[in-house]
Amino acid sequence: MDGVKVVAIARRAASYEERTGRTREAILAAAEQEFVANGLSGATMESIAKAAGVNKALVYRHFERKELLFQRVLVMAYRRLRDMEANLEFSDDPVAALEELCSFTLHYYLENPNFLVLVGVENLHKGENLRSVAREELAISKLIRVVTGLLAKGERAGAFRPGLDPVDLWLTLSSLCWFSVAGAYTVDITFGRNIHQPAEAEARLAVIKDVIRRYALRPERLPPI
Amino acid sequence: MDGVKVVAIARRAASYEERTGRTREAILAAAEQEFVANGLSGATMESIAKAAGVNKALVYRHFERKELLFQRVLVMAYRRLRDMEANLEFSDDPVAALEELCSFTLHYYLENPNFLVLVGVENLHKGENLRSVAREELAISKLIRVVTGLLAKGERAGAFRPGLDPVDLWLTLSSLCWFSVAGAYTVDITFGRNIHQPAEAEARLAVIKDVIRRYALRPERLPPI
Amino acid sequence: MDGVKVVAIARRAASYEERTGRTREAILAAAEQEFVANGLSGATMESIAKAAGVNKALVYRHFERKELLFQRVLVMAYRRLRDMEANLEFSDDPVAALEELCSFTLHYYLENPNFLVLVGVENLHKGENLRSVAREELAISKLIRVVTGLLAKGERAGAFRPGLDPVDLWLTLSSLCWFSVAGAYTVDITFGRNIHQPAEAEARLAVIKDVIRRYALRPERLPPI
Amino acid sequence: MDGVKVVAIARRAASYEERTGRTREAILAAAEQEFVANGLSGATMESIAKAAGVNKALVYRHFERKELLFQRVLVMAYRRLRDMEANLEFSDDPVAALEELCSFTLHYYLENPNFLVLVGVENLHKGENLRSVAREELAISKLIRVVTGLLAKGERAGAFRPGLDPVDLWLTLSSLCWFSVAGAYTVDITFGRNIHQPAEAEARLAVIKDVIRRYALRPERLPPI
DNA sequence: GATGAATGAGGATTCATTCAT
DNA sequence: AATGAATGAATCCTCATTCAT
Repeated sequence: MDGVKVVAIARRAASYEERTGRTREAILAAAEQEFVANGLSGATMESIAKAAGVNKALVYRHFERKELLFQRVLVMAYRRLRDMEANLEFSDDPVAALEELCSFTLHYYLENPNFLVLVGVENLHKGENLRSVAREELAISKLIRVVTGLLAKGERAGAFRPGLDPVDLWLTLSSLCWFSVAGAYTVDITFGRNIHQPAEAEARLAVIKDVIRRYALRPERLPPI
Repeated sequence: MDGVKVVAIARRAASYEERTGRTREAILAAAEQEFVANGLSGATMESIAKAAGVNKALVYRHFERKELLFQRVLVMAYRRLRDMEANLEFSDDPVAALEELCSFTLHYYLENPNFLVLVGVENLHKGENLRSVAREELAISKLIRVVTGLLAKGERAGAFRPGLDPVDLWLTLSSLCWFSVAGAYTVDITFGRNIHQPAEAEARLAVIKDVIRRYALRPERLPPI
Repeated sequence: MDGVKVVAIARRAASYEERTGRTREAILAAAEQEFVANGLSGATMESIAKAAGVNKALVYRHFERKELLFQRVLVMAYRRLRDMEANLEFSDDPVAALEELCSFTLHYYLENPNFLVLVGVENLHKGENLRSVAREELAISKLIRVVTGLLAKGERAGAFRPGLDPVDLWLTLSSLCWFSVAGAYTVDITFGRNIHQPAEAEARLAVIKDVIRRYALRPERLPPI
Repeated sequence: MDGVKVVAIARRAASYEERTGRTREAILAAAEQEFVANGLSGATMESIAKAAGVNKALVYRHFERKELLFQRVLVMAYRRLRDMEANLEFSDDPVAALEELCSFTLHYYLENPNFLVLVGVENLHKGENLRSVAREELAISKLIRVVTGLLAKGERAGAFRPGLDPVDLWLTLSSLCWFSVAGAYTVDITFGRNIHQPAEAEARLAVIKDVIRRYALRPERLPPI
């Protein structure tokens, strides 16, 4: 709706390839902002073009249709997160590491609502736009590898219950962080808890860590009561 | 997409008041379907009117603006769920009761995606439409009372950890069920888990129950390992 | 291209039906002019609306799509001609009557190029728009009846060759008039004959009459040489 | 509609001049197909370029504007036909020869609808594009010479009426063939006669020959009745 | 000569909303 | 209360044409 001129900087470049690449980036960046701010149908190609500092027709030349542009934006958002996850540096202690993953995830969602919004929009559209994307593009395997490693290490250390499924654990952890942020507005209105206030965020994170720890740890490792 | 004629039945009725009431209901019912199927901007006043079997202008007469119509639909959806929750009949055993609440919630979400979609849409719109609704209309207190009761009973019975916060517990439980359903499409695409298949739903429910139980129960009540 | 405000007069009428009818007429009249002046793709819904003195969206309300609007215009043009043909008053002498039909047809085409242009456009579009029109709407039978009557009368009078097929004759006559007008521009450029000059038109009409007479009459009725 | 890659063959050739010439031909050939298939406004420079296997900008380099390209295509089509006509080999018998001209013309139109379509389009545009073309480019004189020769021969042989005007005769003959093909679609729809079916084409040709013969021959040479 | 990138203007269609009856 | 007609502002997308390399 307001159309900040995002990346228009740095065009007028050298080779064709370079120029094309920069234009593409500018459009993608602008599109992400517009989609996040206004949703798939709310964002207009006009505003995206303007925000990217290019012509409307050029957006079409590069992305053919609005949905395909959305798809590219979505894929970008996925990759960005998956790449960060793959490069996280965890503590040696597996319990601490698990809590660090909780913390990272909640904070990432809080600071990058784009990801949540884009994925939320996509779910409202029943996954139509994501379905045609090659699985590898989403780099999901990187994430699985990280979680699997974490669980194995904790299990070997005798801290975690054996046989935990990494996908189950991830979905659990992710659900807790996800809803805290994606449902923030209705939760605030109905329960009076506003996670966008730092104190509230930390309180919620503490609960999430607690839930996850109690789920992953052998009971005898938990403090009584 | 094509506008099933929802409730058009049963207009042309008795007293003025009654007639008006029925028209209102018909519009609300039609609007809910359209909003859920196509989102806030996707649903059109035209299609809503057609589905309700009435004239477009009449929809305006009853609800003034599209957003207000959406708001009423949303409030309706909230109340419907809260009313059901308030009337749930739980087992005497508090642990079983807690699991029943998990089961009810997941299944309700699965069978009434309308609620999730509407609330999801509302969150994407940052709660703009819900904010002006009186808190009582959402009947949130009924839900809190139920959860509080459950926790108190479990604590008295020595099963639950003392001092559990009902809102924390509810947000945890709700997050797990919510994301399982609201994120169904992207989860299916990325992790290959499709919760719309019954077996998958039951498997996920088992994990959710487990997470909640381990969070609520005193550790010493948990089976070792 | 120039957008004369065609019929915008005389709206603001009494009953719904009357108002609707007038709007419809105004749009159809404007559309005909625009389609004739600019072709199917050349005419824009915007210019049509403006010429009709109404809003663009209203054109859609009444005719749904540009092609359907074109179809209605085309059908109107057909009916108008067929109705005139059905009401022609011919001389008693069948030979004179036949020549009168030639004369009427050529002059009608000359004075109503709209018909030619519309049908020409439709043929360039391979008849797509006309195909779905009910045969009766085109009132072709009226024309056939007229030609059949003419031939029968001439045959009974011993003037025309027996067994002439009315459709064959009509297609012949129509071809001659048609091409004279529809091909006017290229014929003028290539052969230097401009049928839009009255003298040229009469000269061409004389040839057409001659061709038709020689085709229809028994040879022995023709003047030697 | 989708742009078959027409002549892209045989570029990357010998001398500059030769290469240029071939590119030109490729573009012209592609343009003809596109114009015929989609009309002047329906054909796009993009699709033409793609069909020719070249870059859009190159089309502009060679033809400056869409209309000029259309003009060149049109001229090409004229010349092609005129050249064929100039080289026809007729029977010695002038009556047979005249019928052969009818047959050739109808079949040429049937098999080369391009010519009809292009000229039809041009007439809808009131000859704007053709007007600036030098008369000789259209080689019309060749055709006149052929028809004049035919008539002179028939007249000398005592078969044809004296004083027939070659242009009149040609316009008559051409009208009959023209309309049969150019009006094919609407004629099919309104009269149920589809000239694209071979039997129908032959029947129509017989009528055309009959019309022309009766117009050209001395009456006493016609069979009674 | 040949290419890919970029533009500005326009065009069909849709939609929330208001008006007249 | 209820209806059908009418509107103005968008919105997606296309296209002829020009520019830079």
